[in-house]
Amino acid sequence: MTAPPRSAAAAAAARVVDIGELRQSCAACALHALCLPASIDGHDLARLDHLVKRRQPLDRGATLFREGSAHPSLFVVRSGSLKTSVTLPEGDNQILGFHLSGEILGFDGLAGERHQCTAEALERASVCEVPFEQLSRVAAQVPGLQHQLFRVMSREFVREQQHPVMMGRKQALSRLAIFLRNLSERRAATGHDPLELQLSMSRQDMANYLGLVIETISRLFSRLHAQGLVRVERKTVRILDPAALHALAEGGEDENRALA
Amino acid sequence: MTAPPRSAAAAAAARVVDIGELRQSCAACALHALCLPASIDGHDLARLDHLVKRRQPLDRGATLFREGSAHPSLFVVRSGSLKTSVTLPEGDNQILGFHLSGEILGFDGLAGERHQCTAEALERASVCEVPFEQLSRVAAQVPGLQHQLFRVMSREFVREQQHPVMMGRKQALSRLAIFLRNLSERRAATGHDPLELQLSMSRQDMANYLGLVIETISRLFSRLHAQGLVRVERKTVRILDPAALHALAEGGEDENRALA
DNA sequence: CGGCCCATTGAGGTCTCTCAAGGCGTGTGG
DNA sequence: CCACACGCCTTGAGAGACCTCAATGGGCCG
Repeated sequence: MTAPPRSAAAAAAARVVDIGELRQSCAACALHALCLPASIDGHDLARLDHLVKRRQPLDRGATLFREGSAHPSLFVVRSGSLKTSVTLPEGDNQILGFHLSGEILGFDGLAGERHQCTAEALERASVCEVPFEQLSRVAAQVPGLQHQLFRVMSREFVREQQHPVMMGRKQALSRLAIFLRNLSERRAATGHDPLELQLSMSRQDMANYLGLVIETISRLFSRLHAQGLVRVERKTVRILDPAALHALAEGGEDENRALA
Repeated sequence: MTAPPRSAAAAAAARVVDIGELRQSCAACALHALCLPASIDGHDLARLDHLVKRRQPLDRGATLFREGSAHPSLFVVRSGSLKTSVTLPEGDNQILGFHLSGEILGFDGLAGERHQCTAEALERASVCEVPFEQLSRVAAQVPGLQHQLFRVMSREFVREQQHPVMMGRKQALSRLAIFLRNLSERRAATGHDPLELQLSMSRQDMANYLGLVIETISRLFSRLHAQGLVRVERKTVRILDPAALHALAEGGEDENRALA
């Protein structure tokens, strides 16, 4: 599919397509299995479907919600990717995670009336929104949904725990290897080629997430490229030697000098 | 209170005291406000109280649950403190957090049938246990409890996010300052003197948690002591200059050389 | 085509890690 | 009650890894 010319007719057609997408119900959604409990029946599904809002696609750099945003919601990423971050008192910010297609974000807002971090699109992205207040009410009446919510929250909880595990590694090369391996696994989980990574975030974002500086990221990529472990082409990274990358990811405590 | 002599009678007396503690109901528990929704009524409270198990106190080094433990539960720390950690493929482990009196742990097990990390007592500690499977069933029938569970989970979610924020700081001194400030705030939240910290974990645990080595921790404490910011006495740390500590915690990105 | 931003690469400095030795507190056994 | 051993913590010297500063290269968009 090639990019259409910028005409009013084409724009209108694109909008129609978007609306078509937006009208897609939960029952027909490709992410069905990720969102919904397997045991939910047609009647309950309709109730859930009713409170899901499909938002207009977000452009690159657009914010989905900010620290302090009221009426928090859960969001399911239907396409594209986002990053979440918190702003530190000094002004700079720490990136907490990247959220790919099929993943859920927004759990930070459930503790109170407001979101605790900021979510921004890394590329054009579309999401489903489920206002938490309404979701909570429905979950109270649909035990299967409540249970699924606990499961999904806990899964995110465990996923978040991998961040400090990575940051705790003393060697920068191990952190990057873990990061790439993690993305590879998430590609596989959504049915894509796990060896072909699309890094939608900037080098700066990666550096921030890994607790390094941008130059170090760049040098490490060059090193991995020179050793034939990956093929780096701007935002596209092809993993050529998964086993070696895996070894780098593990050997981060003290014996990685032998591997380098 | 001095340590009693090791006699059979004293041991029996201690056990009686323990049982007395164990029989305390949720309604009378000092942690009431942390566990329970404010709106819960007497009848529902009784149902919840019924499924809470009070465990025998854990000795220092005892494990509350391990990675892979079946039938996951939530635990409320009633006294003492614990640490949670995951074991890495190479054999060493990463500490994910410390859990003080009044705090809740065990959310890692809700995603599946088993816990995903290991919890170990840092000192003699007592906890309340709530098997998640039963809690989930009751929560489905008590909307106030369900809502409170979401809130507590989300609060832990946000609390966990502070770990990578701290690890992301390039300077070791900032990480330690943030760690101490965090402990201070948690002391204040539970009604204790926020300037008097009892570090129940070893220097090795602190180093692991902060992504540093033990010698660095020791040197940083000496530096803070020499500058008059804290008074370090083995496991006891008294904060003498909270403002300066706060400044160190913030100025970690690049301008902290000016402060040191 | 030109400007701009992002990414890459190089040289030098410094913070933290590594390796090593010594001090202190605790618990155990005589 | 004291002596000893053990573990934990502290302190020092040296090396290595990453950060800082600086300049160049390459896409992307106007």
